[in-house]
Amino acid sequence: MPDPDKPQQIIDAAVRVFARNGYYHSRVSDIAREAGIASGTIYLYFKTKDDILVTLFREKMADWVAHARREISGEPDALAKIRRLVALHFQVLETDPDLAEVVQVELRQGHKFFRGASAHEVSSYFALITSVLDEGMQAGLIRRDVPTKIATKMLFGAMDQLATSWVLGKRTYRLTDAADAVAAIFLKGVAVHAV
Amino acid sequence: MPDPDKPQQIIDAAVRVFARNGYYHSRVSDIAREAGIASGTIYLYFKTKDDILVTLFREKMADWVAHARREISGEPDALAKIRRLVALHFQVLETDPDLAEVVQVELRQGHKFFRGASAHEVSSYFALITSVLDEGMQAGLIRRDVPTKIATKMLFGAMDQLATSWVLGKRTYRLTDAADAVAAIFLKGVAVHAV
Amino acid sequence: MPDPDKPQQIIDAAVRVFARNGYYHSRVSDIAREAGIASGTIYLYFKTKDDILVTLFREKMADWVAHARREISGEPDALAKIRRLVALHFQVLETDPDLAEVVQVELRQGHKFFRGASAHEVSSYFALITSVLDEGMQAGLIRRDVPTKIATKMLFGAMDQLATSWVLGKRTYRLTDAADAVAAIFLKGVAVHAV
Amino acid sequence: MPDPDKPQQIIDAAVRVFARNGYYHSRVSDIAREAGIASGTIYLYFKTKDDILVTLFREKMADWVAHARREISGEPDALAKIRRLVALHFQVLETDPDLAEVVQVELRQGHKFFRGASAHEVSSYFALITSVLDEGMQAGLIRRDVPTKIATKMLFGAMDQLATSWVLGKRTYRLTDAADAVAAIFLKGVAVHAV
DNA sequence: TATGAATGAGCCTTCATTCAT
DNA sequence: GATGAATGAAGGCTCATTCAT
Repeated sequence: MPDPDKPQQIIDAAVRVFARNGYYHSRVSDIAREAGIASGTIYLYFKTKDDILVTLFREKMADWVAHARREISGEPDALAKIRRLVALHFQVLETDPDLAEVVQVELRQGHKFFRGASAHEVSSYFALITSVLDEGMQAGLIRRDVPTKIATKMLFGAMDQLATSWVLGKRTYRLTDAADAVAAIFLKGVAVHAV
Repeated sequence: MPDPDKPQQIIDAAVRVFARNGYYHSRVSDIAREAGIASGTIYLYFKTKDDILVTLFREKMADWVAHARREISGEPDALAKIRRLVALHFQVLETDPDLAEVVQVELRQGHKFFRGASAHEVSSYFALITSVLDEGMQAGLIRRDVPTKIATKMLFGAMDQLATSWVLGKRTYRLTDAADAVAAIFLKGVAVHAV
Repeated sequence: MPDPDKPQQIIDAAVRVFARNGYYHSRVSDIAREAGIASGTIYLYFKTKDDILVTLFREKMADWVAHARREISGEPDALAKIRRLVALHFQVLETDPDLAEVVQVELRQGHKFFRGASAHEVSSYFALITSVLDEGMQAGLIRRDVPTKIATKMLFGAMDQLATSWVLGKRTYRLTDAADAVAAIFLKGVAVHAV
Repeated sequence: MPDPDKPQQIIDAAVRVFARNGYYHSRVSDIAREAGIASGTIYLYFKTKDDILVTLFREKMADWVAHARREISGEPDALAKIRRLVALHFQVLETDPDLAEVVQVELRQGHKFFRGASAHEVSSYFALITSVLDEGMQAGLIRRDVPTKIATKMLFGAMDQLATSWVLGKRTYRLTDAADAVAAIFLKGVAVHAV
């Protein structure tokens, strides 16, 4: 009977190892040692080394989108939802430094991230943002001339770049301190009234 | 006497090869063949395979920043400069598909891109954008409460994400068509008056 | 208490699996699955994977020699016994295609077949043939100048090659059809009178 | 410019190593060391480890068939040719103990020997034997009722088994001493007149 | 300067075997 | 006895880099 906790243990170990050495410079045996198991055991739960990375990303991304969706649903309107989303996006990365390193730096080999197996999870985050913007437009809070698909990518790109700069800059400041400014500028860019 | 054209030929060949196979799946001998030289010759001009990537990026980035700086200098004010910058950013990528693929996808192995040897070139692009925003603020066109460093990263991230999505989406539309919308939303976000 | 049928079930499963995939490309777990048991169970009855092959061969070979000895004992003289032996040798292989594949193809990794643990069983087949030839020589049916040890190997080699060619040739004809010709040529080669 | 002697050096080294350890227990690095080169160099001349074995066999077999064809062509008639062929078959193996070990023992993993890539070379040896028998039949030396294809396999099988027994028996006697007896028995089996 | 044959370190993956349950 | 999850040794192959020519 396969151990239901093993995959999670392996993924958690992989996050730490990838954060430390980078994906390409991490050996499968490193992950195994970090997880406290034999390297062969990894292949009982993952098909290849790549599969670990892909699964890791999918899981984290799916968790994040579900979490974000849940959290913003309580907000009164689209503008508040965007503000909350930005704050959460930064918070989650700030809370888990290893994950931040992996997500912002190691995972950016295009074919494994936005492209390929993980495309679906990224899309669902984009869809979440777009749906909030559309909702805001319906409610008369977002300007009708805003192309929401483009605005979605702008917001994601803006948050993503702030996060990446923060990770690469050795986290010498608090990322969440930038949340209000980011949300404010973006919302002023797309909202009907001054915000 | 070193051939002054060889490094450029090698870089040009590398762009084509990396765009085709990705960095990690490109062999040094592939680049040599594409450049019409022997693989050993590459090591007369580049220290390692990584050095090709780093040099490639530095050169392209330096060229781009110089080009951008020159082009926007003719614009009447900061807002016009931003509009022009966005248009140029998209144009240059749309004009050279191989370069776009390499810059947006292959170069994103953090330690080689924003981090490490290329950090300086990225910084100078950021500095250019920030200087325009500061100029706009001095001229009373940009709101005084805008943190220009953060706004700079937001604009870069927004453009970058649009570009990445376009590359990964197989370039099924014209990237430059998004330029006006991106500039408009960003400027509305940071400018004093409606734009 | 060991199950007395298990070893036989495992060997039967192994014959099918080896015939399908070859010895080196068959996993112990494949044999276990074919036998409907867990792979660990195999090690209750066999020391190693090699042991399965060796035991398989010993058992089949011992069965075959006993069967052959019994069958030819009813024949009136040495020449008739040889004829019957050749017919039986081909029949038994034609009757069990999986066994034929394993014996003629998979088992030919010298050190596991004629050499090593199985040498005794092969020897006893050789001894059976030699004893028939010697008997024929005593009875004045086989020429006195025939070196029976050499003739034994010749006959075995001849039958074995016919069988191997038949297996490798996808069994596109009936192996037993060759029995008369093989026996006739061999006997003409060693007998006193024309046969 | 590839070294034209390297493949031969590698094959010669492989024969020695395979004879010593067997194919499956020989590492590519063993062959490299025996050949006095780096293991990577082997892959400049051979695609895989298997490719070494297949090429080895093809080359040796093609050489042997050409050699045999040339040697027997000087003999006066088919019967003399068969006698010479048997003598040569045993001589060549007796002369090169390492090759004998490899050919008679290591190469007998059906799919690599008679089957697969080497089938053509084996066939051409069979064809040579058959052509001699047919020639003898035309000349009235071989009985017309002899099925030459079957007789060919019998002769090959007989020689092959003698050779294998000799190799496995640690070569405690002279293989060539058996040549006359083998030829005599076979020829008596297929020839028209007593031989 | 240019070549490209040679090098050899490096690592993912398989699978026979073990052993706690 | 039976299980099957866990183990970990083993090795074929790649390819960046070197260097004799």
